[in-house]
Amino acid sequence: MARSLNLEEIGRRAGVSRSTVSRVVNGDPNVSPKTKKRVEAVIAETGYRPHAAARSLASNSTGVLGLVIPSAVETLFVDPYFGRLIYGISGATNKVDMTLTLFILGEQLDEVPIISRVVGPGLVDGVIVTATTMGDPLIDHLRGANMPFVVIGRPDDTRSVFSVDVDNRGGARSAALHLARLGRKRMGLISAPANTSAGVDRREGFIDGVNDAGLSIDGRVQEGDWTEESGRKAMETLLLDRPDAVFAASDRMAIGAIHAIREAGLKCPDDVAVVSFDGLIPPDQTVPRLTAVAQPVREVGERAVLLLESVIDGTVTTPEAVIYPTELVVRESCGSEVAEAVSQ
Amino acid sequence: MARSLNLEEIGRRAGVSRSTVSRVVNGDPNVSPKTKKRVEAVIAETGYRPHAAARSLASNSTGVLGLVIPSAVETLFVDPYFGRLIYGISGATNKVDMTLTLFILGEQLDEVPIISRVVGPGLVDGVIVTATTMGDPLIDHLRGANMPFVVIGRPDDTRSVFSVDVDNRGGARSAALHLARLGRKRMGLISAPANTSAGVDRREGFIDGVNDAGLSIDGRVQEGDWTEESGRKAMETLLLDRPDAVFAASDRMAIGAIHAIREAGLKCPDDVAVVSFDGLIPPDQTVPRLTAVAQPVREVGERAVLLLESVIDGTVTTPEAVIYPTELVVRESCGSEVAEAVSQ
DNA sequence: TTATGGTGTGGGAGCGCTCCCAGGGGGACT
DNA sequence: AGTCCCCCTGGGAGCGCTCCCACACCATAA
Repeated sequence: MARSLNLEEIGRRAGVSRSTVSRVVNGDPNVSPKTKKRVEAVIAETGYRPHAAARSLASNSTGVLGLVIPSAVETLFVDPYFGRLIYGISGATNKVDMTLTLFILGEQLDEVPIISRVVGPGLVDGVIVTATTMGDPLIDHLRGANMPFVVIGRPDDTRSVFSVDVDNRGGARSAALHLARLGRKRMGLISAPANTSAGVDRREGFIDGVNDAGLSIDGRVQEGDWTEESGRKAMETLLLDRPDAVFAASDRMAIGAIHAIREAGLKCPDDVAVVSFDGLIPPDQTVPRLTAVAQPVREVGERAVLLLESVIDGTVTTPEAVIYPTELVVRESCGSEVAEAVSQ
Repeated sequence: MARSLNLEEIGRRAGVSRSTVSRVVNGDPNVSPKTKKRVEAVIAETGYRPHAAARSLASNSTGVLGLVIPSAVETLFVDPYFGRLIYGISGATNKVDMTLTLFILGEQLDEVPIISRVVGPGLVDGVIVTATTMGDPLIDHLRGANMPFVVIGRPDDTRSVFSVDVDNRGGARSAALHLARLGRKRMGLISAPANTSAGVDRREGFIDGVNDAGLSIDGRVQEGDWTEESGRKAMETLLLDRPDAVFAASDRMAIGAIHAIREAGLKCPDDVAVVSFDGLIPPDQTVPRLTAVAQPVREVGERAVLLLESVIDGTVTTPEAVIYPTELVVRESCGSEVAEAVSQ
């Protein structure tokens, strides 16, 4: 117990050198089966485990990926999105035999020292950044520190940054076209914060769709902050304009909107049809069941990890923007008579 | 750019030694103000950041805490509990100037290599373990590897393990007494998995309360798996027994129960009163507003971090079990005529 | 003057690993 | 028997930091 358990010590006990033990630990094929067996026996009986920091220092790579979520107020965590995303990323990270470190940047004041840890050498090999607002200085810090990173979402400059996103614009547009096809004429929009790319893209996509259908949004737009309560408030305001359909940029805001519709003595979907974005709420959890533009959160997370890995090991050098398609999952809240089966 | 930016190099540029730069970086007071200013200038202009792995290796401490969530199936993440917990722990970790690493153990098969990383030296200084099932081998692994750890929940052996928990038993008991006080006679229970300490404690506490009120549970117990859907199923079965009140061991299961009650053509709270455990759902999100035994998730997370820190630096050596009180927050779902204001 | 002690600074040693080069010892071929 | 080569093994060097000891320097007191 006095002697610390390291490669040298394992080697001593197995009658081989430090180097040979290292080769066994790292699966180097150039070790005779007999030696390998002997070393493995010693490792098993001593419970030896390589020292991660020493390994990082010598190999100049840590085996750790960072996930940075800036400016996440607690309310953000009420949204199922982040739980799913973290779960997906964590699973993918484990799969490639790496470790995930979480950086949740709370208030502005805390940010500087945390960022300093993130971008400093020897802690993580690269980071995934999500939920950034537009013009976020974090991106510049990462670039300045030469830290490999992948953005989940649409970065300000797609050509210089690796990113994975979903087709927010197309998905929102399809929601508008679907509602138009169902005969709705006075559509309203509950948008997400305009300083996020998802907020902008979903707003623009929806309005595009409305216009493409030969209709007009006529100012029926209210901005929410992703929360259910904001969705309710937004809907209350929109109701003054007597819309016959509304698209909410997130599930939670859609749920709030449905509450507001009901409280106003109206019915969803009969009086006001509702379509949401995300598709993360289990269908039976709302009445009526929610029609949603579903996004593949898990796939996005996994792809981000894989992409980041390629960036780190230099396999991929030219910035690329991966865009995942969304899928309109039709249920009852949009007023469609035919609710399709939900896949996945 | 060719020369790597390390202490030696900063020292060279500032005309001092490696040691002096190290002292400046670490805030050692034994540096003359003049020297300190000069070194800081060089650090600022070069953007130097200490190498985390080298520091860990030399100092034998990493500044990283691990959060281990074993056997977490994706459904677990639908529960707001984990998001809140992670948020609380992350905030506390940042506050003590440490970094948080997340280990989410997916399927059984993956566990071994991940645990190996967790308990190996040089990656984390200590870990917080949560959501363990009873008899979880993870605890033994940690003990065997001499890795400092704190359990969130009630460990199998309280006397040998540091832990932070909430008063599940007392909270559940107070729910029963409250319902009895309101005149309910035929109470039912939707319990949580019996292989978790929270599941057991909430069940036993509730049944104790029922008995203490001079009533009997008469077998009206159904086990759920934390999910809303399982709460609904459990309630459907319980309704065959015509209960006039039910206690659900989590918010989500309570929501499922309310759905089942409504679908059976009954009213909550008039026909069946509902009380839940957790208190994490925003009040206005359910109809009727949910009466809940609220637990201080954030405080628990923060305390766990602080306790773990003391264990790591040796300030605390005798295992202790910190128990946080719960608070019964009365709203409409229990059928109380007086709904108290919600605090916090 | 010399002794004493605090202050500021430099550099050796070492943390446990990886990387790389050197070299011994066979087997297969000429 | 000799040559070549490949397989396996050992050990030096070094990653960037912390820890500790040594020591120069100056102020103060005997």
